Amino acid sequence: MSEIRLLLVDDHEVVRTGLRMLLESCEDMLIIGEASSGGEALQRIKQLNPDVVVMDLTLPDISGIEVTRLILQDQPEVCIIALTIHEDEQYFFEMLRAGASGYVPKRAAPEHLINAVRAAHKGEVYIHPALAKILVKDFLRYSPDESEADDIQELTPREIEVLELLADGLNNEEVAARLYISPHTVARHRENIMRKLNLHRRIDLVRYAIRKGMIEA
Amino acid sequence: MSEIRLLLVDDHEVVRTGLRMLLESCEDMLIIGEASSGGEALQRIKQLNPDVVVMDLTLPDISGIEVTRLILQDQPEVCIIALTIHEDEQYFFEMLRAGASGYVPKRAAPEHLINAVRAAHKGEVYIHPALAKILVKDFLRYSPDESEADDIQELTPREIEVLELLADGLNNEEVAARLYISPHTVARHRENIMRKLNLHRRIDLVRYAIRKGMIEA
DNA sequence: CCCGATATAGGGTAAACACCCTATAAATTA
DNA sequence: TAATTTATAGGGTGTTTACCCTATATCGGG
Repeated sequence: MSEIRLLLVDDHEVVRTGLRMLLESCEDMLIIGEASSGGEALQRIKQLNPDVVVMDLTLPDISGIEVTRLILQDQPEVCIIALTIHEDEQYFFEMLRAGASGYVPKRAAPEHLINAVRAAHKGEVYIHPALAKILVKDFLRYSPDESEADDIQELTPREIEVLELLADGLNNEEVAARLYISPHTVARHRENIMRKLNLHRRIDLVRYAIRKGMIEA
Repeated sequence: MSEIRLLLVDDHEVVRTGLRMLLESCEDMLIIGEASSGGEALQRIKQLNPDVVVMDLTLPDISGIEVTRLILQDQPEVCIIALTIHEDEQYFFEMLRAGASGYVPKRAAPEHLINAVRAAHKGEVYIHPALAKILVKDFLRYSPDESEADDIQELTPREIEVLELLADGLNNEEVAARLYISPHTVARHRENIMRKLNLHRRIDLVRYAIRKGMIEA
């Protein structure tokens, strides 16, 4: 198996040299280039098409996050790992949205970065435990407690069907047309649904459906 | 600094023995007990109050997920790490919801488990890269693309305030009462908001606000 | 076999809503 | 200073909603 072809991006030479020494000590890795700015990184990645990029987020010209976004638009197969001093939610989430394959704080033990590179190359994602904690917290915030999922079972199949359409933004008449029934009947179903779920406004139906994952926001 | 006090839960003795050998080779760890079933685990954890529990999910009586839920209700300070053959989304997410501090597949290299134990003890969360990938994917699914966030800037502060209240389920009159203005004025603001955002129904406001994270579903 | 519960369907009405109009004072911007 | 934007306030009209009423078909239990 051939080596993992790496590119290092950091505006401090001493950091790049340190990284080079660390990663070149791994037999399965080969550093094929370095960049000291965002612009240079864009250029080098296009030229060299590395397997994995180790990317500092704080760069003099373009931020590492922006570089990540731009690169992945053109070369989605490149894996980009953030290596940064930032451990706050904002940078972390933005980098994930940009498409990062890993996130490692600079203070972390060197093995973390090595793990991250290997994971990224396998198509996995390495998130340092300090950040994973934040991600899980976010997951739990948006993940509904299943214990709430009792009341929905009281709905009949027809009612669920009506609920989905209503929550999707259709009005009574539109739902009626879709189901080949009278608008009055739709209204009737809606009433039963709202009574069963103890809701009183149409918009409550929307929020309920989103919470239950029936529709997307 | 004292050792990390560990409890091992797995229904196969050979696995427990292997784990014991692995983890006892770490100077910072001390195995204070074992359990071979969910019921036994509940008992032992109450008795011994370990720092970290390494928990198999497939147990003969109560599932490791259920044990985790029960334990964390009474002893939220205990860190529980899932060590399992399951790498699918369902088990993983359910274990996170139960409150796990880490998730490691059994096929992973031993260092992963050691890292997970140390991370959990530091109050962090270790997610194996294969699972972290799933978690990030889920994050991206529910995380709005910021590129859509242009139109909201066209709203005046007052309009944003009105939007939040409307989206929260209040009707015109209730918003008016809250802001000490006339219901007509609220209606007027709403009209301007809907025109600016190119929305036409009240429920569209709700979904817009949820997408933007202004309110929760 | 009938009874009651449930799913489905249709109708009426008062209130709320969406969309149209104008207007004035204050703050911002040019 | 003049022009624009913002927040406030009002009126009018047709549509949609939320809640009230009943009716029929089906299905399980007494």
